Amino acid sequence: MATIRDVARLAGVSVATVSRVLNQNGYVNKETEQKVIRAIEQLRYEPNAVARGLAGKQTGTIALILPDITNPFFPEMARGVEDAAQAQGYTVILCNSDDQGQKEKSYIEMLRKKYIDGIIFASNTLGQEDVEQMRSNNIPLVVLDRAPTRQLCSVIRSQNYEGAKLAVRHLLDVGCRKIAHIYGPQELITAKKRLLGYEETVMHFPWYTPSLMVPGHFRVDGGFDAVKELLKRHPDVDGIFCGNDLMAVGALKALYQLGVRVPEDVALIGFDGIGLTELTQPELSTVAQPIYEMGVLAAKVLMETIETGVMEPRLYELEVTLVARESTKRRAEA
Amino acid sequence: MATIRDVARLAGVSVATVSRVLNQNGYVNKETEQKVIRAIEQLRYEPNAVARGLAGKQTGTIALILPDITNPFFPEMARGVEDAAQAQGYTVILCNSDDQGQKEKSYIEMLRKKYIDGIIFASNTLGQEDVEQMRSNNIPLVVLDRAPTRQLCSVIRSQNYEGAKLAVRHLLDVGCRKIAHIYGPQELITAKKRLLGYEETVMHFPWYTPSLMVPGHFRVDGGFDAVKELLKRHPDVDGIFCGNDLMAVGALKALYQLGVRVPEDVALIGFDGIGLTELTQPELSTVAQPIYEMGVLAAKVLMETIETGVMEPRLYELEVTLVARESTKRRAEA
DNA sequence: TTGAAAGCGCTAACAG
DNA sequence: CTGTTAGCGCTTTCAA
Repeated sequence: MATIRDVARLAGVSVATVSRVLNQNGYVNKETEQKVIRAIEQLRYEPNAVARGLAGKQTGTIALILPDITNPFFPEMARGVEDAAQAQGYTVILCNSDDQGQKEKSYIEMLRKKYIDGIIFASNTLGQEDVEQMRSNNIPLVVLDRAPTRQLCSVIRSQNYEGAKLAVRHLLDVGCRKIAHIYGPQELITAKKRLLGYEETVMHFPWYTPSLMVPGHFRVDGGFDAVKELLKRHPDVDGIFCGNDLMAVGALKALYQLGVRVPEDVALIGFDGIGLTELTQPELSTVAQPIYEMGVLAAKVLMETIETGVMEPRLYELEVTLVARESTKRRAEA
Repeated sequence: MATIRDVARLAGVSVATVSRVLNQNGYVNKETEQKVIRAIEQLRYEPNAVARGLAGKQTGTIALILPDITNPFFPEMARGVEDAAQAQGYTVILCNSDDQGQKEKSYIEMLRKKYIDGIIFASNTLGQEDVEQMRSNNIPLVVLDRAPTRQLCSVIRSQNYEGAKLAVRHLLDVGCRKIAHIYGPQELITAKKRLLGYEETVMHFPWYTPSLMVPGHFRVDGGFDAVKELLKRHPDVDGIFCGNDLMAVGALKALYQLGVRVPEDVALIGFDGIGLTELTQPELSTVAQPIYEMGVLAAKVLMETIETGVMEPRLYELEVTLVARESTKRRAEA
């Protein structure tokens, strides 16, 4: 491993000069630059990132903290983050928090010690105080899918409220006359907005009643149980809007078990647009978020913050799109 | 941010002493140790990992190179790696190689510059020369699911051959009398072994013919297409063993489209044991590898190599288990 | 334009 | 047992 010293020696200049051509800053004579470049190539010199980090520069590493990479929603996002990071020479550290505040804190602690350049937070339990702490530690932060925490950091999310309306209207369009909603944890802004979108769209219908809303915890088994409960309460439901795709998958299973046909008896639609929705039978309609792009954007925003040093909190709200598939394919007959 | 110097000053000792208590090495008087510890706590001192790395110690960072985190097989493994790493204070860098040799090389290059402590390789295109290069660079390596490359590094995989036999025998047990196989890329040792297991189990049956083996590229669409082709060739097939679960999912879709009932008309079994197999309708039988554990083991072996410094190449072959679900649930009637 | 030199924070001989 | 000191490899004033 050649060092900057070796290069300097071979090129017959000082390390400072080599550093200058490396970082493209400060004045350096064209000719000397050439000499240096040749030396670099000759020695196959590669600057040592750790030393750079110590000398006050950045480490070129960002962290992605998410609840659980095993949840089918996250791999795509992680991939977006990684691709964008990689494209700019950054490296991504993966952290699974299981949505446990304590794990998150210990990760943050660890990351700070490692001089991580910034963090993308896609986990849910980040507290106000954590944000402030990171802020005071001056470590850039971008969060996904959370409420803008008093404008302390940039937030990226998509149109959850509008998407929910889109989903419910779609169900109405295909002829549903009694639509239920399986919702996620109300601590999550996403789940809340989707519930709100549902409520506001259906509350004026005569058939509407609060017991059409059942919790499903954003999980497959939650969706499964929710449907069982729901059809007990309302055997005449003919449309279900699930707050996320995972629950929709569970709902589908439950409906199958109950002998309810989808979409003939009950039309079903989810939210998120994860790949899984194309694998079920029937394929699931959904409101797709640009998950990959959200990851890419998060990484880009973070890297910009890191490089410019200006942390201007902004809110990015991405568009969602209705993806109509078999699970809602039926004629409006009303 | 307090530094080791601050601690030394406050405790009235030298930095060397502080370093000693920090790293629990060298002799240190109990009382001095206490003073130091108190100073550390008082200043909330946290050693700077980057400086440590530069000073020759390890960086406490390992990399996981895999083809694509978006492939449902990998999140679980990644989770295993991360959990094990985290438990020992290591941090994991995620790299998606898309199985492109060039991307892998550029990652390795980058990781080396960052003084990564070791690499777990779950990608497929790692060449012999790469392994040797890493070896000469003295960077520990553990590979997953590959042939033991001339014993240059530790290898972790599971019983692919035995698992394949298990799958095929299971199909025979439930009464199948003409069993096909959809296989993965033959460059992959896993795919090859599974194909071999199939062949050796069925080759003596009168119905056996090579055209019962169709490629499916380890992908959902590959499995889908393979089934279409297969049933054209052999309409009387009544059992299909897919080389992985992803292809089984695709196969299931194709069978459904063709109006072939599973398991009544055709029994279907996959390989891997990814979560997806529980979400389809009917649920898929599979030969489950301990995916999470493979990740954990890989991380542990790697960390041990890093810490002891001895790189003794070993081969770990984990057991697989037959998971019989609906997709093969039928009486043997022969 | 270039070089000398002072760190960045920590570890590890080596000497006491 | 403890302190001094020389790096690890790079960046960045400050002079020249």
